[in-house]
Amino acid sequence: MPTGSPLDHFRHRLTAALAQALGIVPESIKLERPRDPSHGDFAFPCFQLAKERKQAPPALASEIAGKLAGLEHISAKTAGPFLNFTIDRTELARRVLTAAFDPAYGGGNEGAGKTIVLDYSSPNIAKRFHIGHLRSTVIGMAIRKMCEARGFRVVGINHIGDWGSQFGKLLTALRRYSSEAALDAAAATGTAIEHLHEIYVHYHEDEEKGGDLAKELAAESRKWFLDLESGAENEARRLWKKMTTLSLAEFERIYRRLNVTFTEIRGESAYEPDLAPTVRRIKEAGVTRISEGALVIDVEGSEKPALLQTGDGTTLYLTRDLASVFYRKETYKFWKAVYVVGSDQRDHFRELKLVVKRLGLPWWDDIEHAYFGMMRLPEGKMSSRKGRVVILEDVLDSAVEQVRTLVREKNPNLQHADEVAEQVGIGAVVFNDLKNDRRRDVVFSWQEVLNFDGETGPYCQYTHARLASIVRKSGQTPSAEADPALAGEGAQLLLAIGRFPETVALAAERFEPHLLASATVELAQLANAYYRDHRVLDAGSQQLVAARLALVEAARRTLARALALLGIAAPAEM
RNA sequence: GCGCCCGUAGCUCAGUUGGAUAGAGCGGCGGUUUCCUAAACCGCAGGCCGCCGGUUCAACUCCGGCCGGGCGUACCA
Repeated sequence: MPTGSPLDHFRHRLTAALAQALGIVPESIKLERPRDPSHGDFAFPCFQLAKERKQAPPALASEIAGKLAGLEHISAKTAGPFLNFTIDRTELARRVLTAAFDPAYGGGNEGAGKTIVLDYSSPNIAKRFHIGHLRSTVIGMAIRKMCEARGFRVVGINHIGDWGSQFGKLLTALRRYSSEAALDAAAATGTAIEHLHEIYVHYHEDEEKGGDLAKELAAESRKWFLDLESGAENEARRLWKKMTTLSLAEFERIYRRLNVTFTEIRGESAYEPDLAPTVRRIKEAGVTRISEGALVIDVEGSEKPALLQTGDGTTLYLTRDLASVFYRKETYKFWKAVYVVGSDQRDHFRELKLVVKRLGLPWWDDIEHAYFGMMRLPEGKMSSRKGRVVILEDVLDSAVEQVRTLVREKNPNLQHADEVAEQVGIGAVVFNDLKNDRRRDVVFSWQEVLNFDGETGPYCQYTHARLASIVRKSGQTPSAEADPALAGEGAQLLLAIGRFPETVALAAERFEPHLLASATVELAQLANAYYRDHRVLDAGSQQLVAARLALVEAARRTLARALALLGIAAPAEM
């Protein structure tokens, strides 16, 4: 697969030469990157072939070395059972610099003509946006940008949780512990969601007491939700609309700060008209049965059936997700439908796929759950119902405030200091959520999100600012046409820049932003090492200044582009 | 109980899908600012890769068992 990497050229040369020397097809040649860069740029271990050919691996390695032909600009060397290859530094610099100066560097076209419907963020109405919601939001946004860079059409959908039986509870809570007037008053001071959240917590406290009270609450809530699902323009609907509007305003404020956008904000309630037809469609397929009063469907690999409708006739999460996946397939003809949703819902998405499969739809396996690990607190699982959450805006505010203090002390004359503090503070929080394998559970730690040293967003941003500063102070416009023979001195940095497109391709293919995030840290580390060892502005000859400047600019552009794909700003100064 | 996921340095994590002496960051200790921003850089200390067995020329990586943790386990989402 062409990745658009300037290293592809060398790789192709190598696999072709090796295939010819060995008399096998190029596709079966697997090149590796040596652990130790001093061994070379590419490696070919000979163990497996040696075994097949009943030869000693080192003997085969030197035999191949003798037969290699057409390795223009690549030198080969054996190291025991390994064949190591090193790219000619001048040719490496020439190709990498030219590629990296292209504004679309890192892009590709393997996604051309393919549509990905990506479901991310999807918070619940009437609950505060907490640190756990951040994961889906920023992981989803990074996946979207990476996939778009690789040529996919991505439809980003915010599947707002604005439907379901919890609205019955919320309406009950509003009537019992508060009033519409009190909600309006809270809205006037911008605290409507806090207010709703509080009464929601109150409800669950009472519910936990059990007894008659809990029964009353449950009955009342059921009635409210039935009213809502009746479709009539009644009291329930009017209040529901009000809560929805108020919540969306808070979400908008956060998305603006995070620079997160959607193609479509379409809540679960939008599928309300599709629910009855969806249930009918599944019933008509003859795969449902009634169990304990509920409409269920059996799915393979599980003795428990999936529930489509409750004994009351109200719908469930699964029903609404089925309606929405049908809508998405019909509307967007997706190549893949990807859900950036927590790992606690793995069984749910397995059920969703298997129900679609049972309906005989061939695209069932195009549904993919790009799950992420749970965000927990040191004291245990977060819970909106128990009010035990870390509010995202508090985290963002703390991070920005802390950066503001740092800027004042480190760079007091900085222009637009507030804007930079916002970019770096947000960058720290976002990067912190992207840097590890998304499937891992994380325990929230203030100390970690507020750390700006080492493998962090601010470290990458700082490196970018340093590179930008060198270019700015040179007073020159860097050019990729600089003498590649001189730029070759930064081989490790050139290689890291050269790997960028294939990293984006892999991260997009696996929906794994952390692959890009860790490559970005590595790039920043190598850039730091480069300008530590190679003075740019006082390099001596004009040719050497131009060559080093070209490399600095190539690194700067790649770093900026990587951060952009991760949804992080790259200020020129900080 | 059953199912899925995880266990790598004091802490948080990488480890290119089986290859060369297991790598970073934080924290600790020691250094580097008349030198393009010290949010940086350099050095040191710190590892039976949870445990036991198996497959393989080769296992942190694959398989089985055990121990420890997380999540899920039909009328919430």
